Amino acid sequence: MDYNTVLYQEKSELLKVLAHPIRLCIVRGLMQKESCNVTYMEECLHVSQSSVSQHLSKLKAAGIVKCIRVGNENLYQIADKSLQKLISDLFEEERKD
Amino acid sequence: MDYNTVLYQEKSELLKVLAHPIRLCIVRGLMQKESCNVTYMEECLHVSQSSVSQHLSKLKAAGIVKCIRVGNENLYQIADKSLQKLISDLFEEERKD
DNA sequence: CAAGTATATTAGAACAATCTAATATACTAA
DNA sequence: TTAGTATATTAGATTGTTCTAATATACTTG
Repeated sequence: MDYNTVLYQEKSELLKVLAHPIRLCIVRGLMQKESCNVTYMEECLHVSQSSVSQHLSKLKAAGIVKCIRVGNENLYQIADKSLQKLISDLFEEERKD
Repeated sequence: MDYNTVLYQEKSELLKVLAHPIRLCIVRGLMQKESCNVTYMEECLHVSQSSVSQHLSKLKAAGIVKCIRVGNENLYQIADKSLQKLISDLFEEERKD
């Protein structure tokens, strides 16, 4: 049990960003839906505009999602596909391999 | 992006417990070491007795670890082996399959 | 340009998490 | 039974997180 502080801080930082029901739902949703704007998320999640936006900015800062502007709206997408496995393990979506 | 509140709360609760550098190290350590007492963890982690003990009690409450008393000491072990995959994904320990 | 729509940012109150220091409990062994 | 070792629990200060309300920015369209 060797304690490489930096490594564990980094990894736990990532988990901390995922460890919120709204953010987790956004991430999982984007993994299925590919791309989504903020207003749509607001409606699905029944959460205020400000709140969704703040959660998205945490996810973006962590490099989990990215955002492209299209006309008037911001489309969010998964930036780091390597999380896909972690998320499906979490939800026990066992793929038979 | 369907928001099943209870499901996401439950899953994010689990992530929250893992989302601390010390707890993450304990869990990963126990996955490799099988069994460990508190004093040993204290020494590896360079963290106070009270602090380790409090982290362990969170892990236990979440059902992630369990504890067996042997003589004078408490041996901790992983209770939920299904987390193994999640943890190795997190640390990018890719097993070729 | 003015009004409307989409989103981000900020401030601050409310609440939750973490650490330290002190104390309590349980077992062991002289 | 007393001292020592191993661990848990509690209280409280400190810090971090999350929400709401208000405001700001950017684009679009009449």
